[in-house]
Amino acid sequence: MRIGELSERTNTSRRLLRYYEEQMLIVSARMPNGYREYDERFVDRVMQIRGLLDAGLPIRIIKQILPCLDKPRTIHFPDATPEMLDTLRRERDRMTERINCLIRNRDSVSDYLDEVSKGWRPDPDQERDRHDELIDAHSAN
DNA sequence: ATTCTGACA
DNA sequence: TGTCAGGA
Repeated sequence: MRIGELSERTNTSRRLLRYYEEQMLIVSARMPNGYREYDERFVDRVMQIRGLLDAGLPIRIIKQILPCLDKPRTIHFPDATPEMLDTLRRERDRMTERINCLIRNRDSVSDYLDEVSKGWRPDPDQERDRHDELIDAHSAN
């Protein structure tokens, strides 16, 4: 597929796809006319990258650990150097910190919302439950 | 029509 | 990251 299709299927702008390639997060074959050509497996590949980027990992780290997290993660993990394991542990802890920070702020916002909705009787405010459904609505990785 | 590279906001 | 230019 060409960049346009990959872009739609991964919900990622062409600009970003070219940028990821420039940063060597992905590669592409070239058609005789110079157009980039990607095979099916890059769909998951890109989504995986998006997920890590969303998790707050910088491209330079992703570039380094991507081959370690790539899908067909069967039983062979010879690509994990001790330095990389250290990086992974460090990043995981960072994620945990960010998660806790998000939880605090979400609860703060939630508390505020609960307060303002108190003196708000004539209102069909049964929307506090819609929250739980949102929780697992994120399947990036 | 679609993509490419480079450059600038 | 978006967008514009100037080509193929």
